[in-house]
Amino acid sequence: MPDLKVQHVLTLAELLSKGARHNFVPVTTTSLGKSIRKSQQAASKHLLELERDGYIERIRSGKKFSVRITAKGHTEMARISSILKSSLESSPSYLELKGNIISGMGEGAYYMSMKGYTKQFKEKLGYVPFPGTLNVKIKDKEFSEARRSLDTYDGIMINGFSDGKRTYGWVKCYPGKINNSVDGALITLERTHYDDSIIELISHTNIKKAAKLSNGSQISVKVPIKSK
Amino acid sequence: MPDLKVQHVLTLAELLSKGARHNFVPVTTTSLGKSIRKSQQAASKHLLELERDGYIERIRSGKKFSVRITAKGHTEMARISSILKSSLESSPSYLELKGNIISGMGEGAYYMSMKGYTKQFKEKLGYVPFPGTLNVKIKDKEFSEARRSLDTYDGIMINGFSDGKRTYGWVKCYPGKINNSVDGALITLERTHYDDSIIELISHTNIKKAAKLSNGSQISVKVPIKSK
DNA sequence: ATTACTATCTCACGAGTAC
DNA sequence: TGTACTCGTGAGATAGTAA
Repeated sequence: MPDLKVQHVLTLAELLSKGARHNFVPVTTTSLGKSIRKSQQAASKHLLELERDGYIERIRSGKKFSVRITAKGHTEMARISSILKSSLESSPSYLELKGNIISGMGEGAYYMSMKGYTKQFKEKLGYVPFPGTLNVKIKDKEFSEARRSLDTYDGIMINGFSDGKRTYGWVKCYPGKINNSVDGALITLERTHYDDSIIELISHTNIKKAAKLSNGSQISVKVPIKSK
Repeated sequence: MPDLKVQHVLTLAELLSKGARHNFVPVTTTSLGKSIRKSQQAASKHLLELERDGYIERIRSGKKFSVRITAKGHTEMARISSILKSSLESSPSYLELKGNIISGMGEGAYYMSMKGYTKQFKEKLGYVPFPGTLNVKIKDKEFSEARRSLDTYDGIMINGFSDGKRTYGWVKCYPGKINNSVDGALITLERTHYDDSIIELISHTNIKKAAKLSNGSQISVKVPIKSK
């Protein structure tokens, strides 16, 4: 039994939307050709083959044909439609980044504990992060590319501030799951001393201890994406 | 801007279901080829062209590639999926038959008024039909074909009975709308003196009067179908 | 093991046309 | 008007193979 050819799918869809599921509908090869943006000849051949393979039935009245879609044709269309639909729906709505823990600069603890930040963290994230950030080195290109595309997604914005002496840049937080277990957030900084190959993670707990990690350990973060 | 080629749709669907919407996923042309039931070379070409036309992005790491679907690719897939979906959903769920009124045999009135029938009509249809049936001559092949396919659908069964002298056959009713206005039913008889080119209609009212029809008038019946 | 080139083949499409 | 031949062209697919 020959499979429904891909190029016939749109033709069948066109017939379907003309109501050819239960009733015979009059269709000329010329009009059908126009609908599927192909020639009259192509439409004719499509109908011929669809009929041969049992996806449609035709009845001639004079020179014209009326076409009806068979149960087989309908089933096949439903199958393909559901394949597409499920492939669209099954796409996970998170961005995953993987890398290895590196020791941080030690500065993280100092900055993250500043009142100008902690107040906002509490307000917008719901918790004050454990002092210090976990620094992760991204090795694979695909993940640093993913890191870059994060910028196009909305995160939680922690505004910069000034303490009179100097100003501190904003911090953008992308809440996510670390190693599939610990809740935390990936943060990007307005003023970072790192390049794109290093990401920083925060959490309300000590991630290293909570997930039993040490320097060099592989780590994964999954950041949920609002699928648009 | 080149359109997404039909033969690339399933390839894109495959990538999508591998989770390539947001993340780069490692894909070899061999495995992809198997998934889409094409050769390794075909898969390679698909990726090449999908990349060229901006539907996917690829990142090389060593000999392997990781693939991600672009927003454009996702949009395009959603478009096609919705075309298919809507064509499947928009199919009307009725069977339409058209023909012209012919004068009946006059017998209809007699049979339809028999208690063995009327009792069941009242019970199963909710009303006792106006005495006599309206006979409609089907001219076009497509409608007599439709009439034939009615047999495969479930109708309301009015059982046959015996009055001691003789037996009367069953009547199968397919409730429907006559000329888009009058509720009635198309009936098929176990013992009919007509061939498939004549259908009989009943209603709780006098259809001819209600729809202002006379012999020869064109008439249409729409019988709702349980879409399976 | 990979990807993707070059050949070759098949088949989808459209032009022309018969009926 | 209609459908559907034949035929030429060129995509799309595969085999073989290079890298």
